Amino acid sequence: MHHVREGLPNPTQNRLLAQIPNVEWARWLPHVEVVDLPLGKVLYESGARLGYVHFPLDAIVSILYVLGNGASAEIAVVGREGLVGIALFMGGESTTNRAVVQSAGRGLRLRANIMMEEFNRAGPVMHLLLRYTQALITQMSQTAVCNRHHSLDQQLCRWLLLSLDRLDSLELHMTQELIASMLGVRREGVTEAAGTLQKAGLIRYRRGHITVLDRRGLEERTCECYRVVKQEYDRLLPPTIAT
Amino acid sequence: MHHVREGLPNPTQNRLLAQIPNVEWARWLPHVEVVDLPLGKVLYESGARLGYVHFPLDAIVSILYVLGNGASAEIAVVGREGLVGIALFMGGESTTNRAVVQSAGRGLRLRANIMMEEFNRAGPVMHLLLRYTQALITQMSQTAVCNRHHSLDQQLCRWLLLSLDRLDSLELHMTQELIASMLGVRREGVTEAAGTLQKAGLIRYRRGHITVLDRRGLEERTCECYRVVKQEYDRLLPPTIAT
DNA sequence: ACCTGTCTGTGCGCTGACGTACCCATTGCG
DNA sequence: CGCAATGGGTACGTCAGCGCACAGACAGGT
Repeated sequence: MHHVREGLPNPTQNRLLAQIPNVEWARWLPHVEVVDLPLGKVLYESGARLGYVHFPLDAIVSILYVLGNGASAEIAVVGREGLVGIALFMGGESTTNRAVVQSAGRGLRLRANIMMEEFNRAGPVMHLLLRYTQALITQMSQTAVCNRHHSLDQQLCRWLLLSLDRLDSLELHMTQELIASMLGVRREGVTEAAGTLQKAGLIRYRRGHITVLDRRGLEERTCECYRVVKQEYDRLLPPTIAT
Repeated sequence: MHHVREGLPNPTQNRLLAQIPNVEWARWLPHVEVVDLPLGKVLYESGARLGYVHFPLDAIVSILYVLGNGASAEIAVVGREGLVGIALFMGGESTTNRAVVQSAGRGLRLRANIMMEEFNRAGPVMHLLLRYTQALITQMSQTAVCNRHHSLDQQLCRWLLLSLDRLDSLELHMTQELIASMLGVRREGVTEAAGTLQKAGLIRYRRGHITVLDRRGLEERTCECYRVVKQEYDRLLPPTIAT
């Protein structure tokens, strides 16, 4: 039950790993494991010491905060552009949030101590990770603002786009219930918003499957938050491949 | 007009600086300036390259995000427990947000290149700064959640407490207008919420001056967000003095 | 002492999202 | 094949916060 798969870990599927110099990568390779990340799997729990960092390949992970009364809200999304578990090298060893797989797929994982060792070399890898953290911070701030000022419709668009960017297909499987808990809103609210989008011909909905029909349309309908965050990711972590 | 004051910079007023080893501090000293931070002063602008980092002594600085339509929201507060300008060493050199002085006072500032030099030594100072960043991240996430789920009343309490923690007095001078723009709500909303608190005997209000009468009462009325963040700050940056 | 500009209090009507309750459709399993 | 279980649609009333508009109230300068 380790969800560990055989096969050659392919770092280029993850935008961060793709930028790690070969020397470093060679050092990691013996310690890297490919793992299955099924829907709902918790990568770390609030307050728990982190054992691994995960680099999603085609999975998407939600960073959620769960309140005392059970209500929750997503504060960031991590997919193939990033890594789950920054608290490790930031020095806290734990966070007040929780990481849950939101779209099943695979990822690479690395033991905490190996990651720390690498980080503490204070070389290019460290700077890459810090730049990524900076991008993540931008995403979190933007989420805060978006929660305050934008309508559910716009936030749903933004959320769909965030997911889309981290997948290869135009189809997500996602129940409205799940989306609602990510966005921290009622399920009925999502039903309504999704209904609107469907009527507008932007998406098609079928019991747990959303197909995006008009990506451009979603981009027009969403708030500036999506664009701002995306630009910042591109600025901080240029999608070009380094060696 | 440099707002530079003479006098010996006293690092122990700032919780971060207080933890910096003497050797490092000696290295900085020639470059440290004491500056006045008047209400409304912008320490950095969205997208601008950072020239300095600031360590507030008794001033409070708001990290704000301003939307295209002019609406804004505070995503974090920095006072004597921290530093303004983390984007510098995180590698971005700029951020999508803005730092504005929310409560006048003084601070120490350090040129960007000196800060970078120190950070790149990858010693205890770097780790301290990263731990601080981690605490700041917690604050930002919590803000996101709070914006989603909690009432204006609760948020106002939280905001007052955050300010209180960063001051020595029980009196803030702050117009409701200003508070509203920080919280990203209407001014009238603040009037109402503040009125409630005043009727409950928790604060007293007088044209730009708020006096907190019952701190305990505020703590009882606010949401868990305040406590969570405070605990995380204490965990990551223990208030004890290092040498 | 005035007067002007800055703060604060109040009163609308409006709307987006909430809580609750209930029903229908689909799907997968036995 | 049929029956749960799960996912999605609809329909209330309620309420917090918005936008707008205006009135009083308190400075602080000249």
